[in-house]
Amino acid sequence: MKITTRGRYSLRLMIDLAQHYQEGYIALKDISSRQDISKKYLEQIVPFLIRSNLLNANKGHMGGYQLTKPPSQITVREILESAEGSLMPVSCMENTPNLCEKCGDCITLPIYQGLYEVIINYFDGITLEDIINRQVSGYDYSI
Amino acid sequence: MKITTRGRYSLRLMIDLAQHYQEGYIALKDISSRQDISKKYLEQIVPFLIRSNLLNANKGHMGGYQLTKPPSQITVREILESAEGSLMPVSCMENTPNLCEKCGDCITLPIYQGLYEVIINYFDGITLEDIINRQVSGYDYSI
DNA sequence: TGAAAACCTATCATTTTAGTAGTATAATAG
DNA sequence: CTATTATACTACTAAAATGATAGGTTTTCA
Repeated sequence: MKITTRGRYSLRLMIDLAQHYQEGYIALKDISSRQDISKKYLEQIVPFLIRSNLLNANKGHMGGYQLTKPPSQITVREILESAEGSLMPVSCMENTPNLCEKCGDCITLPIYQGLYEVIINYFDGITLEDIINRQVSGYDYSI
Repeated sequence: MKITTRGRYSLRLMIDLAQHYQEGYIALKDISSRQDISKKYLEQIVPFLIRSNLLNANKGHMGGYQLTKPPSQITVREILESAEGSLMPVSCMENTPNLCEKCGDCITLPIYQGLYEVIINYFDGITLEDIINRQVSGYDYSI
């Protein structure tokens, strides 16, 4: 039940880009130094966020990355789902329909489905804008 | 963000014991065949549950395992926390106080703390009795 | 045309996960 | 008192995931 480094780094990368939204394309080099994350590792993370249409990329001189939408329209759910593949707590839930032949009788599956709902509901409620604003307001999530 | 096999098997083992509560000590052999989980693997899981005081063990002939408390007093949180070590979504939260020197300024930590609250709150609300009763009632968790 | 940036692919060490196997120890029935 | 049944303990292993590093290619723009 741990969020992987890929998920955590993706979130920090996206927050960094949100903090520099409106400044045009931001180079990975800058994010890397600000966030103290290996640029090479960030390079591997970025394609996931691009595939999910959360980032635009620009090659060449003065290139870099930019959010595709304003920070108020990007949720933590989108970011983590894109980086982690899915937020489902058990892998049998990842196939629709569920391929496990026992899934109809499974006594534990509904527990995991309920957990998934709770997690998704929580992450859906937090946008990049919320995160940046909280720095000032000190508002606490989930209370 | 996946629950490990150890956690999932622990839950099934505990549910099985709850279903046979009041029948005295239940041998791992029986749980193994009912749940179709390797007995040898269950043997390795059981010590975690014993350490957390969720199970009593009895050696020798007619021995086996038994819940230490009635199913209504054992929550999914206790079981999974015992099997998984902790349910905290990032490992820096596992030390009290947090040893990360940046934790005071960390912009993402409150998000993970909120997630933890949400998860704990959900699992605290489900007992083994609830799970068994749901088989009959069809009640859905978390709605 | 050259510098700066993203893009792509391969490799690797470490850790975790999931499981097998064998032996030791304890308790009870007969 | 001994055979049986069960837990307890320890070691080992294969496979996968994780977290990274490294090097070369392509694109863009000044």
